[in-house]
Amino acid sequence: MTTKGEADSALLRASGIRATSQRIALIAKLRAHTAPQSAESIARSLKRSLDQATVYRGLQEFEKAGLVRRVQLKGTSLYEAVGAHHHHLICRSCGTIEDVDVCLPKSVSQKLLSSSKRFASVEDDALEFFGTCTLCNARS
Amino acid sequence: MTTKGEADSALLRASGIRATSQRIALIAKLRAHTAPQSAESIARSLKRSLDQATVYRGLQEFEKAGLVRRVQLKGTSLYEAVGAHHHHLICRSCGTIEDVDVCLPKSVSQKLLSSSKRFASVEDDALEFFGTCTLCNARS
DNA sequence: TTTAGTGCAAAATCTTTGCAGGGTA
DNA sequence: TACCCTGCAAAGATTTTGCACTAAA
Repeated sequence: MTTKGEADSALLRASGIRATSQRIALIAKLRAHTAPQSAESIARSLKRSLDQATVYRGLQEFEKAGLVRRVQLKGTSLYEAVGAHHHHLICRSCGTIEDVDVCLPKSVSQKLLSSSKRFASVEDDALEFFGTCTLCNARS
Repeated sequence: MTTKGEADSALLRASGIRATSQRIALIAKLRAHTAPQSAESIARSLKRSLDQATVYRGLQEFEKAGLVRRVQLKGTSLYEAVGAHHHHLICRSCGTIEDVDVCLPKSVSQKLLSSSKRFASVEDDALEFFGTCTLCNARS
């Protein structure tokens, strides 16, 4: 996995973040899964190499640098590597999260800005859908 | 404010919740503001009459009953009385939240369901927009 | 060498829970 | 009266911070 590690390390440096072994492990972990992960599960799975505080500090750095996006669901923060802009579909019963790539029509945010008196610009949007997954649907 | 208190109390009873003075104060507080409020600020402003645990328990009850909606932003949960379905526009700089009433086109959630293999139904959606308010824009 | 990142431990938040007493239906 | 709700206090969970030390640039 040397090549992969080097790619991650280059990514970090390109964002002005020092490529320490801890941060490389962290960004690798984030990029290895498409689903958002909790700080706690990341810290747990990397416990050998990373302190909990290091995980939180790293996630904050990454978020500021735009490498990682923070999603708030189920009472905690979940983090995911930033790739293509996408949204989430969450099962209300079991919490499963699926990435979805539907996009908001541009007309929506344009309409939004013209109807707001107090905002100068709209830069981003977060959209989550809540529903029931097929497994939970079958169980009930 | 007797009439108002009675309206709130009727609302609670209609939802199968006992109309105690604490819960009436709580729902009144929620309905008095359109912007989402934190449990902490509610507890603080009602400190004379409500314990913190009571606030949290009440908010959970209300949420279960569909009277209140929980929004997760800025690391904590915010609560707002359920009125017309709407979304939020949040200033990245100062955190101001404005309600917006743009709606997702139906086509979006339809497209969503047909593209997902693992979900049986989609019942709700939460949409937040992030941008910069005019005040913060002027300051920078 | 200089500056930023790390681990450890403690603290600060935010939220939930157990229990005994009090109010509502 | 029976049951639910409340306050108080303590526990849990999540996230942040201080500080001395280590490693990257």
